[in-house]
Amino acid sequence: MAVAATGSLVRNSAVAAMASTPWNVRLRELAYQSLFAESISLYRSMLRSGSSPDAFSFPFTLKSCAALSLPVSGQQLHGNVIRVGCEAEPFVLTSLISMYCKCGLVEDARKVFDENPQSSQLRVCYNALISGYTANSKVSDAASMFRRMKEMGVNVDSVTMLGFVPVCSVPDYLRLGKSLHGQCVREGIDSEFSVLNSFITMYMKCGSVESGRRLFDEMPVKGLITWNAVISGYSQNGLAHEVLELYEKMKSSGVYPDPVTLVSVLSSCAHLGAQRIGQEVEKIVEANGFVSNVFVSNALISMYARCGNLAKARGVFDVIPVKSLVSWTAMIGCYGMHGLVETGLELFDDMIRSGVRPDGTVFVMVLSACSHSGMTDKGLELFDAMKRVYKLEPGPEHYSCVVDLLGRAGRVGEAMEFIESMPVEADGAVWGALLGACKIHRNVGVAELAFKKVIEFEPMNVGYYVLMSNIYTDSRNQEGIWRVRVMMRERGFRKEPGYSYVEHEGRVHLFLAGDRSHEQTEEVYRMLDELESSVMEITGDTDCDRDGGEVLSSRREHSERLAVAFAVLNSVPGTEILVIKNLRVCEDCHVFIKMVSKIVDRRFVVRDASRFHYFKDGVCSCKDYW
DNA sequence: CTAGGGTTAG
Repeated sequence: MAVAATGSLVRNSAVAAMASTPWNVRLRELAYQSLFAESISLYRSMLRSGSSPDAFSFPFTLKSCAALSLPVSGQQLHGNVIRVGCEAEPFVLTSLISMYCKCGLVEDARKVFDENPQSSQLRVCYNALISGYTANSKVSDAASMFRRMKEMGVNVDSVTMLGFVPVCSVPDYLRLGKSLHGQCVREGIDSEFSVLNSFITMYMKCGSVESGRRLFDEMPVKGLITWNAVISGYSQNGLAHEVLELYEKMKSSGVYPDPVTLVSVLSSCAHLGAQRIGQEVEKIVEANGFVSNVFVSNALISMYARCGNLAKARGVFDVIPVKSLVSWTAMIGCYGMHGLVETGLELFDDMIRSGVRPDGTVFVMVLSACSHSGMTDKGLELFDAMKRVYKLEPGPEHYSCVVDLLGRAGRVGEAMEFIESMPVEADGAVWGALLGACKIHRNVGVAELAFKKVIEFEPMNVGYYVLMSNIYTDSRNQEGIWRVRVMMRERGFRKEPGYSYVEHEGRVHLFLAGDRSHEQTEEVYRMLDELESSVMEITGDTDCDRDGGEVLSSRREHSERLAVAFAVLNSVPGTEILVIKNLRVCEDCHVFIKMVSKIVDRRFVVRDASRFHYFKDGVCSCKDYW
């Protein structure tokens, strides 16, 4: 074949001529504009009109099949490629390999590579196959191709790196990633912007935030994508404050944010409860026409939901023209988070009716909403439907939801039977859910078993030690408390203070236990004094001094209490008082908040790690352990 | 062949 002999499309005048035929010009245009479905139907009309495709028609059409993940159309095209006899053309070869990879058929891609002897000489073919292995998380295959291309004397370039580096984005392969980084520095391909950006992402995804940051700091010129890599890396690692800080730095260094930046910033606002900052981001979104970006909309939903503004979250959701599965998930989760399970379940039905196939994540939202609202049987029914109707394989996160579902309902025995009957081995979350149930239902015996198991899986998770210690406290088991304390000391836990946040006038105010650094410290402590003496007055004549032992201790330095005092101090009359607290579970502060809500004549809202608790007159609207 | 993105219980 004349085309194959030259080995390059551009240098071959015959192929160059192909590029300018009307069909091919149009095919290329459509592919560039991401109009993939249109490009495939154009290819079909071309065949119908009697024109035959050539080495220039295939790559663009194959690219469309890859983008839409249409393996059947791709295979048909492969057949046509063979009929026309241009399978040796590099451009066609790489498009075929890439198409099969993007459809998840890596073995077929490999066959194309192996059946064409010239591929082992062509860098682009190695690049296509390596990035395909990476995308399908076939680490060892990607690595062996990488080795093979070096053995064959084919030079590695930056595109090879871009295809290979992301395979190391899991902690297990960080070592490999580091050696690649070293290799790039030695071979001088590290000067390439894109390669460095991909290394930043790799470090961040492995949780090696410091390494990613160091690389970022060392880069003399930082582009938009460089900033985004480090900002989204911080966001994915839960460093929300740092995200906001970097976002400010980015703007002041003259780089303007794009939708990718704003998505991470919004997500961080959601975690911090920073509604005002989130609203400013929304203004930027509107001013720049990013509203049509579904990633941005989904992040906005989650931001408003987690800031307590359900109406706005729903407003954003309603105007998304084509809702993605993630949009539905975020909105359903939002109702669950606010205790409106029925609305959430209705929305779930709407989603099914609109033809969106549920995934494991939506089921996590729905199941956890059911368990928090005491809809045990509904939850179990949904778990069953998940397997039987939707053919989804439950993961450990679903099993732990079911244990939570049964456990919260007081069906601790059934929960244990369920764990024994699980087809997969229980993990930390499963035992943790059982431990949580024991806390609610004061089951010390099962708690000790669950605790023993849970710390095998997660020995460094302080939360479980605190939980076990609280269970012993409830049963007045002084020896148990002491035992847990010794374990904590042996494992070297420092008494890390939990912190609470309150957003006020566009600023997030962070409080640590015993904190005196806040500019309103004096007023906050004065308010705390006032609240506490009012609380003490009512504790005498209420039912809170019963078996639950709901008596306030004098550990008044806790972050929740400081945050509550600050929120009451600065709250605007007529509005809800919102306090966001962090993970740390403190019984004493629960009691305090309950009591304060009796004094304050407004709705008092507390957001813990994942949901909202609405208090009025000392009663919480949800059926949770509050 | 090609660097950065949304949802997720305890």
